[in-house]
Amino acid sequence: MKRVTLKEIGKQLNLSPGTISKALNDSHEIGEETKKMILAYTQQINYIPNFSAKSLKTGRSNTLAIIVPFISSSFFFDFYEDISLILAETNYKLILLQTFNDEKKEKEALELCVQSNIEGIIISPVKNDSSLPLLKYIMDQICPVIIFDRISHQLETFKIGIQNNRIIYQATAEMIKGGRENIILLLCKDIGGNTSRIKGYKDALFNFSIPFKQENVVEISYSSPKDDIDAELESKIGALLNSATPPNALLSSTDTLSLKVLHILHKLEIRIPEDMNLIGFSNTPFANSLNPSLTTIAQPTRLMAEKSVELLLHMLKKRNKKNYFEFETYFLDCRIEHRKSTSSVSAKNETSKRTI
Amino acid sequence: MKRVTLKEIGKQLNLSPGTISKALNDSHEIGEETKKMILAYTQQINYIPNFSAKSLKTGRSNTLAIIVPFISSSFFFDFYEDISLILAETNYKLILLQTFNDEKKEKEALELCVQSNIEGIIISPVKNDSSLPLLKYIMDQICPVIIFDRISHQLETFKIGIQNNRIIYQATAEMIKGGRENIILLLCKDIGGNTSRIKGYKDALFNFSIPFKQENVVEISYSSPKDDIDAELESKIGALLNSATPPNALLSSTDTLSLKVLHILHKLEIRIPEDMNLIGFSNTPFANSLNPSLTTIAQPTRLMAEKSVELLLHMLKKRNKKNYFEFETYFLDCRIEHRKSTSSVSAKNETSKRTI
DNA sequence: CTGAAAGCGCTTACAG
DNA sequence: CTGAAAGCGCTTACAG
Repeated sequence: MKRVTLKEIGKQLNLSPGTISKALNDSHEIGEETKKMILAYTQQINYIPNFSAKSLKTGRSNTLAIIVPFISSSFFFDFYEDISLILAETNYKLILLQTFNDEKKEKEALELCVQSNIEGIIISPVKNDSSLPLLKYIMDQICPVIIFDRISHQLETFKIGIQNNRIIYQATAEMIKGGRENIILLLCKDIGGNTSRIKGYKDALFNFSIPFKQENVVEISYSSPKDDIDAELESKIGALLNSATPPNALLSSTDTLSLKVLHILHKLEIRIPEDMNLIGFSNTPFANSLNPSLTTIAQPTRLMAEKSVELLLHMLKKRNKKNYFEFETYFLDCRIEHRKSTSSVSAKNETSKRTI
Repeated sequence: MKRVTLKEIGKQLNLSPGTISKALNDSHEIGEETKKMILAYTQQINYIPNFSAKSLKTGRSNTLAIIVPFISSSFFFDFYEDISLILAETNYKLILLQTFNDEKKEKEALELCVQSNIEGIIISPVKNDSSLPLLKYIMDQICPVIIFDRISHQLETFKIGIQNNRIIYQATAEMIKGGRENIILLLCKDIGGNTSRIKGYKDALFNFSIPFKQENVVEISYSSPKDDIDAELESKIGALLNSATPPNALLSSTDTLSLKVLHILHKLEIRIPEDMNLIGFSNTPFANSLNPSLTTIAQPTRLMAEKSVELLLHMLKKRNKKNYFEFETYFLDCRIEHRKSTSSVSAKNETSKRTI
């Protein structure tokens, strides 16, 4: 017994395959009676169409792709979930692809999209210029592309992200106002947004007349949250803590680093928030359950997802007049959610610090 | 400019499309010289084949599917990641589908697999008998199916899971030995493994001559970790805590519930582990960073993933002699990872308890 | 309102 | 070693 095809259904019902096809696609060419009859039969035998044939014929797949560095990062995960939920309301299916911050994997992922007749792509690219020719080709020939989060990528299209410098400025300034002037900025190496983040950090220091110390910017290189960077992180943080002027605050730019640093500070018996104030980046869903609960910079993930889908669907609707778009970059606002890792217990320290 | 096809490449190189196809598939029929020349040309123009055409012709897709209730649960997430990593070493691609514990969505997911010429399915089904006829049809006509985690499903195939009753017995017994006899068992409602879990719980109580109290088995109904069950959970746990004999231990059967209950116990100002010992189920990766660090029942996720892929590939190799398999169910061992939520601070309580 | 026929872009048995 | 041709299962312009 083989899978049933339109041809066989036609034979059973004494109709042509074309008629069955039209009926199943609810074509106005087919009579209501015939439609009902055909539908009843196909449901009874649980007819399941062959996507490859349909896709080959129509050149469409009804599928969008989301490409992220790694899904195990909570920001990308939340974003993916939001996109899934939004698309569940539409006819589009969604496939998830990971690049692991590897340009080669990114290229493979994009080629897979082309091979599979994907109709739209939402991507957070590996680097500012990664896969640029391929992305241009895809935009030109295949389907629209939206860039999110790592919006310093050079492709000309709609982009959705946040103003890293602004929110990092705000977080840094808050810590300074709380009496914490010796602040570690913890970054994942080689990420597009870092320049902007460092700028926000430096600007805040400058505005409060605090000298910038290069060694306080700690960059850790990893391509997946599962990478074993614990030892490197511990030694770098440890060295700073053992210096003549140990830092008393830390601003972590990714969830992965926040969790690891939390664990390491516990190990080193650094008290939080007393010895060290801590702010994490993006919204760890369990920030409340951490030890101590973690103050975070919450990204507007849901809004970003909504805007991404909206723009992608917008481009899909006008897919025939590609060159008429005025591409824009959207910056969405973050906000700081205060929890115990930056508790105002530090008020005491504030005065003491100021006298030093 | 359209996407380039084998036909056009053939025209460019004065060869037939068939020859190009054979060369790209490294057929022995084609001369080495010709192969090299063709490969050089297709790489230069970055030829990307059309999967739909290939899949339609061959009936294959080189793609496996993993179907889980929801990916936002850390056990399913870890399992998915492990499967991804293992398959990255093979030629198979992987698609992820979620059912949200909804039989209708499960049916849709399975139908999508059939439509897409998926070559193998690894599924944790919604219920013991969900999609049974469709799954049987798929096993019979389409591709092999492996069941994991929720292995009480009725489909006859290879299954990989854990012995819920045994590990719950062990965790319950440990708590009792630590002087905690009034133990809440927290379950996600309508999950196949619950019967087995409750059995392990009851057996442990029985062996230590502790009467079973039905009200201590708390079942919460949710279909996604994002469902808002906080109020229900808080009221149920709160009621037990306000009773004449408040529980002093809690065994949570899912990560989702562990995190929520941790948050709720903080709110209710219950001290952990002093007032309440806590054991979570499956391996929350950040168990160490929680407040307090959480003792967990760690599932052998990686092993389960490896065994699942191994069995699936085994069935794929012998796909022509379907009926010769001797299906087995594999039970992998869990272990308890002790952290502070069950700290031996309770030793004091132990004696006091025993005198009551 | 229904059908016959062409064709989407591949692969592959077959012929030479 | 290379090519001609059929065909996978759909959809759709066209004819009637």
